[in-house]
Amino acid sequence: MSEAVFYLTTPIYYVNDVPHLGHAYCTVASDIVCRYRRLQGRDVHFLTGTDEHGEKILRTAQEKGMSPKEWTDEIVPRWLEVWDALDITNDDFIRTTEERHEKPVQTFVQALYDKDEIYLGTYRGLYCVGCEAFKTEDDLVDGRCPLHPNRDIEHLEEDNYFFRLSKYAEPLIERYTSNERALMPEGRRNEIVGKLRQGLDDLSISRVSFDWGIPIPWDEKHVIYVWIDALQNYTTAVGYGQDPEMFDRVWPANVHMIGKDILWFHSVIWPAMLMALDLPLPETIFATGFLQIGGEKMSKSTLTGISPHDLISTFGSDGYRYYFMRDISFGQDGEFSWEGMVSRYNADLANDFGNLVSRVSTMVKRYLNGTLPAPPRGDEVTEAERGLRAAFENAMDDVEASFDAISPTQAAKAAFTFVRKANSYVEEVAPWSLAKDESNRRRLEVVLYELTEALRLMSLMLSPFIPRAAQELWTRLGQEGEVASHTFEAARWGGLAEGTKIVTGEPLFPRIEEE
RNA sequence: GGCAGGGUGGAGCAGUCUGGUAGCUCGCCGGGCUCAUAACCCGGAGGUCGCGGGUUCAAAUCCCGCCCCUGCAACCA
Repeated sequence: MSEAVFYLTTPIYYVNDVPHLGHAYCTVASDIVCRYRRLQGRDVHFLTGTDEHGEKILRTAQEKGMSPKEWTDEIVPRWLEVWDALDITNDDFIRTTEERHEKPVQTFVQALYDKDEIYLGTYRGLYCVGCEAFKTEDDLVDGRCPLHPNRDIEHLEEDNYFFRLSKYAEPLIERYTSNERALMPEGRRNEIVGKLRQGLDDLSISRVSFDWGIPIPWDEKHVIYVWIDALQNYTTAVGYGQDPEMFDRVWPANVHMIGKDILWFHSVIWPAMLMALDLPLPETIFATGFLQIGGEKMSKSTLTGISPHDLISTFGSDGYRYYFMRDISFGQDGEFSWEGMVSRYNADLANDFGNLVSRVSTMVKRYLNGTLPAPPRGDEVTEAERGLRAAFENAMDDVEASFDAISPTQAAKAAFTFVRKANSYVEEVAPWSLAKDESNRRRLEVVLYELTEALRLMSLMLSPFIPRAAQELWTRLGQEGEVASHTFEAARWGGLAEGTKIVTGEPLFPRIEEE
């Protein structure tokens, strides 16, 4: 029996516009978690995609003089491009306009209808004739539509289908009060439980006022409104209604990674719909915080005004990934700044890690002609080596515990304690001193073997965060193939073979000098 | 107004749930090393833990009140 599937999803992003830092943040975190699970040998299924229906997209397309499908076809590649630039390793990418999504969504809605979970009711709301759309109280300014202030808002009624959401308040409270992993972080769980205790209304799930969406199968003048359509991607992408074998194998999701803005829909509406059809619930819903822009250099920008590309060009994919995971406490709101990014990049990636790689590989080249000696025998290992190895074991344990707690920030921090320890080990054993006296030859071989082995293990351990540098290092250490294709089975001390050729190279992370 | 998060040495943060010598990174000062990307290592200075009360032998940590900042306000992570 193979390891159970680890199924993680990002939100499907609403492609009204191009991706910004917030979208990338959530996706990068997801990718890092998935890469880590793969190293553990898990059979990972990593899904992301795009949400392409709904009124806003219809309007955006109209403004551009296109059909909605033409518009989304044009914009989706912009998203793929960013994920590619960030080395995102999603296994699938779903668009809600695909047939594999639309048909199963209808199956799902039909199933709810057949179970009497959906009924025809009347939606009463405020309607703006100019927008041809319903508005909420909060959309209005002084009781008028901000886009059409000279038109009166009308009170209108419309036949809508409703999902019997109200009856799931109790089961949801029960779930979130009894299972602390069901919704994370803790603060978010408390928030939702609090809201649930105020009770739930049934939910309108169809519209007749526009037609860019999936038709209700038994009443085609209605299109399915966002919730049932978009949320369903998590199941339709893994075979719901089409491939029962795959669906049984992959569903439920282990993690739905989302932003805190869409927490309500994921933690209330989505599980309620699954409960209605007796489907298994996702193991964990994790809501990330929001990013804010700080610092001098970019303080005039808005979050949505910065493209990930603007940062990747300076910091690289690795620098980007590492910075956001390391500097912003995962699950909380955080502040992004250019200055902070330069500082973190230089301190951790260039000075501590990149420089360690340079100094070790240079010494191996200079003192050992680039060829690894035999690993140390038990009696050749001193207190210094034991300290280095213990630091590795501790770091690995911390990293594992951190990922179990879905805390990549903590994991990155833990991994770097090993990097720092390796630097202090270099000082402690001072290979350049050993090299001055031929009688220390074997001791020199031992310490450089240990250091090189430490680099190999760092390559594995850091590869979820900095996959490119990890791969480059892996190759320089004379290792075959891709570091990412290995598992932590390879993370046992002493894995480097005698005679392995080590090569030097350009700095993995050149320092970024502030202009 | 409501809801949420936050106010900890110069900067950015952890610690607060499970009270008990205040921890990390950057910066600064001093020293070391010379293998390395002016990098690395060691040591040091620097804090009334927003304010005021309370509980306690003991509070950054629990309780009450207040001030300030940020975000949200059901479809932008």
